[in-house]
Amino acid sequence: MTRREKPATPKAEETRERIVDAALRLFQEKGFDETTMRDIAAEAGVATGAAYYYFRSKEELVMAFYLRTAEVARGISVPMIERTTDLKKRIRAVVDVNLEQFADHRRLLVGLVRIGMDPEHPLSPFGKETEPIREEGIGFFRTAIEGSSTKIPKDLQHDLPRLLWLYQLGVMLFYVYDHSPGERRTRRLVDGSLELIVRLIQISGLPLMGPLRKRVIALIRDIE
Amino acid sequence: MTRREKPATPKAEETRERIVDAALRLFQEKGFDETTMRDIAAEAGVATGAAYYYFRSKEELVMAFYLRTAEVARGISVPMIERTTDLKKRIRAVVDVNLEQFADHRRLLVGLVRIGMDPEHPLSPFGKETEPIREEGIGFFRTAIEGSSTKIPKDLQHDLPRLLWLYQLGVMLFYVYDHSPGERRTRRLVDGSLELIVRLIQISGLPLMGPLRKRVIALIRDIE
DNA sequence: CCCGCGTGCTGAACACGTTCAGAAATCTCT
DNA sequence: AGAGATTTCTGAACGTGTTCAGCACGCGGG
Repeated sequence: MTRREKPATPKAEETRERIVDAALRLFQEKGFDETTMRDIAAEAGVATGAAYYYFRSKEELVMAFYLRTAEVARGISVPMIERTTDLKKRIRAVVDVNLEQFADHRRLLVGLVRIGMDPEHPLSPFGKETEPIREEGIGFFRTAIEGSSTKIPKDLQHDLPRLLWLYQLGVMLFYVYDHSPGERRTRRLVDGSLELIVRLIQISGLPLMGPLRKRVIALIRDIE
Repeated sequence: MTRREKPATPKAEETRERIVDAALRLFQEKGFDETTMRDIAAEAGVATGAAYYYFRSKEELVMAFYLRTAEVARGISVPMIERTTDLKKRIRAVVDVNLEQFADHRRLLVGLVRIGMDPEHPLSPFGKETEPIREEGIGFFRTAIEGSSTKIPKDLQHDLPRLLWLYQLGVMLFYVYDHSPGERRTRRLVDGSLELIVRLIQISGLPLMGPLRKRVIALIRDIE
């Protein structure tokens, strides 16, 4: 993600931190587009070009923020999931942890979406470079469904975590668009859609649903 | 969409056309990001700033292209739909017409996606300014389901067109990401997902499905 | 003590999208 | 036809993200 991981003298690491901190502070305060690299450099007390020694672009600074939240999520997601065996609540725990990370930083999410939707961007959520973080996210959903009391068809177990991760990506996107007070609409979306998803998972195990389920799985595998 | 719709002398209209044509030619040739406004102006034989008399931004030039395709779609969509009463084929006709419009212009779709995913962009597909074109697109799906031989539950009839339009937006997004030869994966996605969608619509009318269907509809209405 | 050398950083310069004061062209009215 | 008004267009200038030649500083070896 960053330009160099090898040496990183304490001094350099400290400068790097100062730049990230300055960036996050300004993004949150003024918004992503309204904050210039010159602002960030000034706030961090370095020259304009300094940030480019550590980050390849302005957007990569947002990615640095995202990596921080992922670290926090790593600590609290699993405990949150394991509070219950109810499938819906377990999935919800994962989604909630993610949404909460973003709650205080809505103004910089534009930058994240911008990365996310550019098919050519090296930091696209589907790209090679983001694989570790993506797999970790998918892993949380795997944990959520594996420890739940709901019986899940064998053939679904493999793809379901990935599907849920994709679903979560959609929720995040909706969240960014959501300008309702307190993001009420997003909460309603999560409430309603999770209920439906869990219902569908339960139904999918019913005898008559075999062919339909197989068709869904075939489609997913087919398009990768 | 354009700055002024009122006067439009023939001369001005001709300049406008020259700019759009130059832009499309260069976008297609070199890609959206690789084409500069200076390139476009030069190719059109005008000064750098001229394009901004007619268009608010570089992205709006892509929108001009999209409006052209919409015009073509207007002419051929309905005849294409009405070739059959089979629901799946009718929906497919709409999706296919749209995909075909894009086939020759993949390199400029980046610009379109950029508009599409920026929540604050005035030309966002969900925004006020794109309402007419959006409603037209939804209308095609309405035509497709209304004239089909498949019986559709009353309560679904109202929201289904909008849902299908959203589905189509997803397909387009997938298409832009799709780098497989001949965009085979997109074709497979459409094949598989349409089969599923139609299957679900058919099932949704079954006696036992009432509550589930109502829940889906309630969710959609709830989040607008 | 100084010499090289590499990491960390500087700040001017570049290319781009966009703006804008005003020049040119065209239209309108007498 | 001429004066004034309006539309159309010009091109320099601005602010932006990003690049890059090179400076500063610390450190190991002679």
